[in-house]
This record gives sequence, structure tokens and C-alpha cells, in this order.
Amino acid sequence: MKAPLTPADQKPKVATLEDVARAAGVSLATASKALNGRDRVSDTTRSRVEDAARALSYVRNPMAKGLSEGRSGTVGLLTSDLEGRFSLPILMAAEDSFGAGQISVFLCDARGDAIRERHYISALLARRVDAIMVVGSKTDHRQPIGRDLPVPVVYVYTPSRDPRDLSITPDNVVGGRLATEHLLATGRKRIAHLTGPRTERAAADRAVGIGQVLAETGTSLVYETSYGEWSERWGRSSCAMMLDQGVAVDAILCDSDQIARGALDALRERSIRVPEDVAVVGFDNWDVIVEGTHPALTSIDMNLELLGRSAAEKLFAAIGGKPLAQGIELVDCRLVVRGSTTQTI
Amino acid sequence: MKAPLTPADQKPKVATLEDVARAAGVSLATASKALNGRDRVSDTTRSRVEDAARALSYVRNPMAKGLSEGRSGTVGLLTSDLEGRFSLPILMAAEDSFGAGQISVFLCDARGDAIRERHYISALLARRVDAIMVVGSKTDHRQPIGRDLPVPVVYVYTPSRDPRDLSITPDNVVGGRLATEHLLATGRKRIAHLTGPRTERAAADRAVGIGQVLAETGTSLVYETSYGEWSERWGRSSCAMMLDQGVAVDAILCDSDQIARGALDALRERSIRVPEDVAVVGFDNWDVIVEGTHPALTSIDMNLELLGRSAAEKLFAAIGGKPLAQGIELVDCRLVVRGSTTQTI
DNA sequence: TAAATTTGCGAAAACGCTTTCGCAATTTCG
DNA sequence: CGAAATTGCGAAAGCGTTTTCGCAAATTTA
Repeated sequence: MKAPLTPADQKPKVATLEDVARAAGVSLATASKALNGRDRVSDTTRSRVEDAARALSYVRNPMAKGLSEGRSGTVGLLTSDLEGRFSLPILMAAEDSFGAGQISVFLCDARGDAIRERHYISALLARRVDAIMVVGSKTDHRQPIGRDLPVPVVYVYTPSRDPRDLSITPDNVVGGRLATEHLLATGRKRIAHLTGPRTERAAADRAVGIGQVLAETGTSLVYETSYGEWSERWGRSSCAMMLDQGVAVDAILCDSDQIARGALDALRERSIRVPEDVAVVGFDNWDVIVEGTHPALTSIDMNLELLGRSAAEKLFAAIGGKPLAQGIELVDCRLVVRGSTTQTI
Repeated sequence: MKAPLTPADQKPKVATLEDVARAAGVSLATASKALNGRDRVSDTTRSRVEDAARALSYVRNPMAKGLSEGRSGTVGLLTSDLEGRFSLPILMAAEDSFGAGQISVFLCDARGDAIRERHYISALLARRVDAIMVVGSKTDHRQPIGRDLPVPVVYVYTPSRDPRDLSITPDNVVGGRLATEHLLATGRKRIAHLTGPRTERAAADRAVGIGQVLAETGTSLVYETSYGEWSERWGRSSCAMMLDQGVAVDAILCDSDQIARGALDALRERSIRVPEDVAVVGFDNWDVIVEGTHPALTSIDMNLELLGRSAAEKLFAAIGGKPLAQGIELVDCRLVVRGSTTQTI
């Protein structure tokens, strides 16, 4: 049974804490304390307030709260390329973690443009975000976004060059190791490595991991590209070149799923069977590729969700006052086995 | 020359409007008016205030502003699948448009989960967003997120089922027409259509557009799948099936770039040349696919950026008080010609 | 030149919340 | 049983803006 609208009821004003307090017959202060779980409120009073709040479907005004508390309850997510398939899973995982803790996320995509990035940083600070998360799509170190920022900052995937910052990034050495160990474990002896751009850290680190494992078993690569790109085209052409040179391989380790896909193409053109004759491993575990190939592609997953979640938790703690750790935190990669290395069908 | 820090200078408190006013020797009210371009302030006073603000590197506190004005200067972007390559360009374009107007964007990804979606809507309203944009990745109509919401809402890509809502979505009929006209213009006569799921509106609309153009020229498709998926696998298998049935075609129109890619594979396996023997057109203009194929894929672009920008502008106007239009606004698609339909090399 | 208008500015009241502090009533302690 | 501590609550002071309204001075109008 609703009270009839009075002429003054023009705007359906949302209930304020004052309304709740009045309805519960307590003061503003008590209502606030009751709803915020502060003590110095009796249980009966508290539930009376809670009931009133529910009845009025009261929701706290975050701007008032923020103004009063001096924090906004928001964080900024600054990414350099959202098309990229790296930033996105990280962002979503982070958003998830924050979301659970009642923090909302401002998203900014600087698109690799330094000017735009600076602009967004100012915008985020102007918004009084409580923390900033910087996400990139390469594991090469980047220029920090600034020193002595008034909020905690964490770098994800792309680490900061400044060791005093906290960065969280995948361990590509481990990734390289995992892939190599898997190939050796499935009996492969003659492994080739089709790399991404050799100047990029991701490619270099993987090469290190591969080298480590092979050295431990006293062997080495039968082939490795000295140049590299991330593209499918490069995978196809480099693989073709290798095969045409007569290099005999029984496994190809590719620095990305796209490269692997190109390699698979080149193999098929030559009627080389996968995985019977040659095993192929990719990197990134990008579903679109990995599930589209024939056979499905074994790949190294970089645990991006884990990165995002971890970063969010760190920031959350930092907002709570716990000082941020320093340095680079490495997160292990993960091997996902599919048909391109084993016939398990 | 900096003043030495006094012991009280513990926290580097940011400047408030009051600091600015004091520095400029005016009242709070005048300072506010000066910085907000209100009149009733002399030019000299205004610039005095502006100078002071600059000197103190003052930035307005958005929470205080929001509290006072009753609006937050934020909008919510609710998407159902961020992995999808549709939502993302829309979101970025929208963010761009808003960003220019000093509005920040809260991003939520409900992942197609209705419960999560309701949760996010509450969260956004609790945050007092000034507007909500709902983005999907299918052109099938969806349940509206709610009637009588306290903020304007616009649906992008995926339209609302309620005609009183404003929805902005690509015109796939036009898309189908464009593709068909292009094929006819390049001299193709025997066109096949490899569809996505026939129950989905995008596929159905395209079929309509294709049919229209063919009917106008008195012809019809030589082949059309009656079932459909969006996957590359489906493109490959349906194309193979068609060819194995002996259907003679000189053009294949595919409902997605992935389907087209599968079709290209099937064609190559049979040594059918593209575009000499058969022309292939895709949909979506997804760079990863379109540039990776051999030859590069002619495709229909759905102008997602345009969708996003338009939606943002509409919402912006709505926040400003202009009531939102109703109904579905169709945005034309765009043909992007590449090597799979013409030999322009 | 007196009256009417406009201009420039400031005091003060919101906006909705949190938090400090003080007071009374109650409980615990010696 | 009196002193000390604890508990439950409310008044009021912020938090940093915007905006309304009133007042004096300067300008325009008749």
C-alpha cells in the first residue's frame, strides 16, 4: 500500500542516510555506524537501522562517502593496447577481484601513445583514483609512469624499468622450459625454434629456457631463426625456409600461436604429418587459434588471469595501507597439451 | 625556490578551491564561478583566479563536484563479452568520445551471465553513473536491462527488444547487399553463401540483403547452407561439402571472416585459385584474420567505431537533458576490398 | 539628474556522508 | 558500596564543491 504521490513528489529522490535514520528513529551518526559495522551500536539498534535501510532500498552515495573519507573507491586501469589479447584477460581478472571488494574500475586505453597516456594519468589522478594498474602487452620493460605519484601503482605483464616499482610479469624462461621438457618427454630429439622478434624480451627469455633444458640433457636446437616476427606469415615462411634447407626436425617450438599456425600450414603443404612426424608447440594459448588449427595446438599459457588477480590483490592491500612490495614478481607459465604434440584421440 | 617543509607538512595535501580563492584574494564563490566560466566575474578577477589555480596546480575534486551537482560525471559500460571482437572496438570508440567530454567510464563485463549482469547494473546505479551503455556481440534483440531506470540507457550492437529503448546496431541487410553488389560488379555470376547459424539475426539479415540484390538482377544463389556456425571449422567443412557435391561457383560469400578463412583452406586443398577461379568475401573485417589469409580477405566492416561514437554522443546529449530518441538506429556497413576478390597487385 | 538596470563580488546554505567527542546510563572492579 | 571503566547514542564539525541571494558600486536609461 503506497502513499499517494503528493504534488511535491516530482523527482523520485533516492533515500539518503538521513531518511534511514529518521525511519529507524536514530541519529545520523548512529545510522552510519550501524550500516558500516562500527561498534558502539547495540545489536537491536543496528538491525532496526538495517531494516529501515532495506525498506527504503537505501544505497550509500559513493561521492559523499568518498568526499568524507578522502578516497574514491575506484582504481584506474591504464592499458596500452586493448585489441591485444594480452591486456584483456588481465583486465578482466583484475576487475573481478576488485569488483568483489566494492571497488570500481576506470578503464583507459592509451593505444601505445605516450601523449595520450600522460593525459589519461592526469585524468585518473584528477578523478582521485585510489590506485593505478598499468598493463602492457610486451614483457619488455617500460618507462615508469611517474615517480612519487600520490597513489600506489602496479605494472602488469609489462614491467617497469624502475626496480622500486612493483611489476608482475610472466616467467617466459619457465615457459620455454615447460615447452622443451614436454617435447623431450614425448620422445622428440630434433627440436627447432621459430622465434618472435629476437630483440623482444619474451622471445629472448623463452630461448633461454629452451637452452637451459637442452643443455641439461646435453643436446641443442637443430634450428633457430635469427630474425623473427609475431605473425602467421612469418611462421609459414620461416618454417618453409627451414624445411627447404633440408633440416630434419621432429618438433617445432614456436614463440606464438600465430607463428605455430603458419608453421602448421607449411608442414601441411609438404604433407608432413602432425604430430606423427613433427610435433608443434605454440605460445599464448590463444583460444581462437589454438582450437582452430588441425590438429589443435599444444601451447604455453601465460596465466594472465593469475597476473591480473594478483595485481588487484596487491593494489587492494596497498589501498588499505600496506606498502607495496618492490621489484618484479614472476608468475609461472602453464603447459596445455593438445593434439599437435600427442595423439591422444 | 621552495619553502622548507614545516613539521606539519606531513601529507602533501592537494590544493582545494579554498586555497585557490585565498591565493587569488577572492571568495570561494567567486573562485568557483571564475573557474567554471560562469559570468558575473570580471575578466581581471577571472584571470587572477586562473593564475592562482595554475600556480597551485589545482584540480577540481570530482567527488565534491558530483555531490554538489547531483551527477557523477561517469557512465557505465556494460558488456556481455569482452573477449568478443565486437564489443571492444565499440567500447573504445565510446570511451574516446566520452573522454573528450570529461566523462569517465566504468567498465563491467557480465560475461553473458544474467545474474552477474543484474549485479553490475546495481553496482553502476549505486555508483550514481549518469548513463549506461549496454553492448553485446550479437544483433539478436535482447531483454532490456530494466524499465524506469533513473538514468538514460542506450543499447549498442545488440538492440533492446523494447522499442521504447534506443538501440544502435549495424544494418546487416545493407552489409549483405554491399557484398553481393561487389561480387556482381566484379563479374561473378555463381554465388554461394556459407552462413552463420541461421537462427541468428545477423545471418538472416545478410541473407535478406543478398537475396534483394540478386532478385533485382533476376538471379539467385547457386548454393546456401541451411545450417551454420561461426567457426573456421564450419567454413572449411561446408565449403568442402559444397565443392564435393560438384556445385560450380565463382564466388563465395561467408558470414564471418573465420568462415571465409575455412573456405579459403578448403579451396586451396582443391587447388582452386582465389580470386581467379573463385572470389571470397567475409564479414567483420577482423584484422587478425583478414590480413593473415592468402590472399588477404575482402570483408564487410560493420563500422563498430561509428556505433560506439554515436552511442556516446547520444548518451552525452541525454545527460545534458535532451531526451533520448526511441527505436533502432541502423548504421550502414562498409565494404573493404582486398585480394580475395580482385587482383589489384 | 534621478531612477532603473547591470555588474562584481561574498556570505552562507546545501549536497550526503563519516567521525570525533561528550554525555548519560550501565556494567565491572576493588 | 563507591570508583572506574564500558556501552549506547547524538550533536556537530568537517570533506570540497556549486549555487542562491543580497548588497554595493558602476553603468545605462528617461
